[in-house]
Amino acid sequence: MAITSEQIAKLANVSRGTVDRALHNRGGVSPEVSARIKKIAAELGYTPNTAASALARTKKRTTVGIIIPANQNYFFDNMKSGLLLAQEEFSNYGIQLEIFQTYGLDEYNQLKYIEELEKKGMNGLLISPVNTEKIKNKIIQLTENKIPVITLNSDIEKSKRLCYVGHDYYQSGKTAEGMMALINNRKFKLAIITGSTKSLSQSQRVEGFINNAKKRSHDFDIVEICENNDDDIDSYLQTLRILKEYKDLNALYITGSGIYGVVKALKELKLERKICVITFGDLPRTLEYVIEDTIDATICQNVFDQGYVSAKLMFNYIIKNEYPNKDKYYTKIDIRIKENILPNY
Amino acid sequence: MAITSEQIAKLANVSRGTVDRALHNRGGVSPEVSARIKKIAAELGYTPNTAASALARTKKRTTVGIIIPANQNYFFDNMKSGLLLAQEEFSNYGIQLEIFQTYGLDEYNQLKYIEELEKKGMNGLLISPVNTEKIKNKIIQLTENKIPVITLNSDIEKSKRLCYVGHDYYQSGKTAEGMMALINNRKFKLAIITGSTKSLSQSQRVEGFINNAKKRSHDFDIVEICENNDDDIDSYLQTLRILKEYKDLNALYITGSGIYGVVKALKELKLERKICVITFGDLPRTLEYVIEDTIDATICQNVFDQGYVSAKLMFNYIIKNEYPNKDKYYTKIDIRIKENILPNY
DNA sequence: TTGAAAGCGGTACCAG
DNA sequence: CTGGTACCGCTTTCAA
Repeated sequence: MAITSEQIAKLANVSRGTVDRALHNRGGVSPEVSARIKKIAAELGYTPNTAASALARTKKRTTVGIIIPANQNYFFDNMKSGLLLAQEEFSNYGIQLEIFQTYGLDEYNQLKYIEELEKKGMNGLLISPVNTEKIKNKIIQLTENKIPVITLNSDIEKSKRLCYVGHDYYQSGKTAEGMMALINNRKFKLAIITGSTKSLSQSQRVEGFINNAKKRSHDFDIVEICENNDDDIDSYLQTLRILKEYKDLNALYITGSGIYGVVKALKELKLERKICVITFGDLPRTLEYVIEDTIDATICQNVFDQGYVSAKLMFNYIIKNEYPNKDKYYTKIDIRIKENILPNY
Repeated sequence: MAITSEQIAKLANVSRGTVDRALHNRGGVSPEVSARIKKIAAELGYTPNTAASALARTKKRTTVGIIIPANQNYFFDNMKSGLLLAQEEFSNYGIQLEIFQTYGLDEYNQLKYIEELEKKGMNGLLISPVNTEKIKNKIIQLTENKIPVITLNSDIEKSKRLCYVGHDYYQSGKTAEGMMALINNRKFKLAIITGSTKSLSQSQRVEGFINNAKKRSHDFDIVEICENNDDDIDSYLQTLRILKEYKDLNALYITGSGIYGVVKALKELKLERKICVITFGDLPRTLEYVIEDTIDATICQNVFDQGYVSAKLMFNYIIKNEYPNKDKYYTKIDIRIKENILPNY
């Protein structure tokens, strides 16, 4: 039988109420009594019964704010599903999610929503932050006000957030290079098409790719790194130009959006089977291109897990005061080729 | 506020006890009253508070039996970790796991352990069954005695088990072929090394591989399908023989164990960089060979998830009477190459 | 600063 | 077959 607060109370010659107040630092307990209680609890290895505490606090509701982008609907819908699944598993704890979505990375609205949530008295925040000074300071301030923050999918260093849950962009860039090397027998002439060199995540994917190729001494030649602004038309035109200019190109590496544009250009020049194409993400259209053999492999970041894991970490922190045991939680890097694209598990 | 059994009791003019008995089919309720209660509950969309029921049943302990192989320690340790994590998440429900491990697929001991568990009064069974008539009948019998059975990692068709949680061996064979085709530009001459053609899972991997190559019209030539009995020495000798016999071989496909033997033979002939090798599993040694470039890719089956998912399904069934909503739960098929082998998340 | 006690929602036993 | 009731372990309010 597990230890109960009742048992601790008896051993410490106090009431259950006092035990509860002491162990949760709710205040109003004399330091000596508190210390005595904590000591006994530690010795016995006391872990509170979560079912009982959930039940006792049913009237209370705790709100967790969520601020994520809304573009690339499918992507963030997936993340939301993960968040909602975690919420469901914790349904008896009366946790309410307040989800706000901004179009693109929008500092102004992120700040606005954070303040709105603060007024509502949120108990924790999950955010995919824009990496700016203002947001960073806001997160620091929340943390100092005892409101835990977890960054999700994008991070801000030194913002004092509880932890980060997301992708390792650098490593996924390396993985893309590893795949390309396997496919092209360690020798390729390629163009890199990135959304914007200013996007940290995308530039990490480029950097990881290049460093891996160098480190492994692959025989590679990057003819160009071009920006498509994550736009399909831009992407289409640039790809067309590149493909015409470099006749012996044998690979394309796409780090962001604009995949449709790339594919359209490839098909127009009837090169879709000749050029090795590696992309990121598992948007339905991307997967279609993998299935029809236009894209050779796409590297995925388990966005669903990101939502699920981050929400669980937040809930456990708020409810059980359980600290995350890592600073960064990286979700797995999945390689999807034609054969292992499956209906979701 | 969520619906409570109290509210239903009032609406149905009965006591909470009767509501509980009716909704859980515990018997001792007249059909009319039971129907009335169920109707009201359904209309209100009643879902019992799991925290409360966990709390109420703290005294009761429910035992779930687990019977899995013990060979390839690392593999099943991983599965056990998943099982234990699920147990921890349900720790307040007083669930006890009774784990038995058999060496190899051992019908005699599986039966013995099942019977032992029955005597102890287990409430559910998770098993990686040997596919024999006796075990099949035993599972049917358990199910008929209201003891739910979930098959884990290996399945028996028509055994009336609640569901199967595991790997899609056929599809993972296809995935292996897909990778090999990418690496060898859709043209390869290979030998297949399998543990035993009698092992269902391994023969499915072979079948999936071959069918995929045919379907996609790859230019392939299988010089031999040989059995190594999952034994390293056997594996070593056979690989050596094959490599000497077929000088223009460019690929090896290993569906089971004996990977060390294959690698030893390859290294001895200094062919480790020249021949494309695809294996299964993420045993530490296998991953080492991937990292050192001897194995090009290894296909993994997320054994941890198998343990976690199956245990959760079992617990939810026993506690909340929640039926699995699929007959087969396939875990993801992961492709691991040098770059996306990461310390576990 | 502390104790006592009333719940939270469901379960199970006993009495009728 | 049904109602009443005493828990399960923790939280919170009220009173001292």
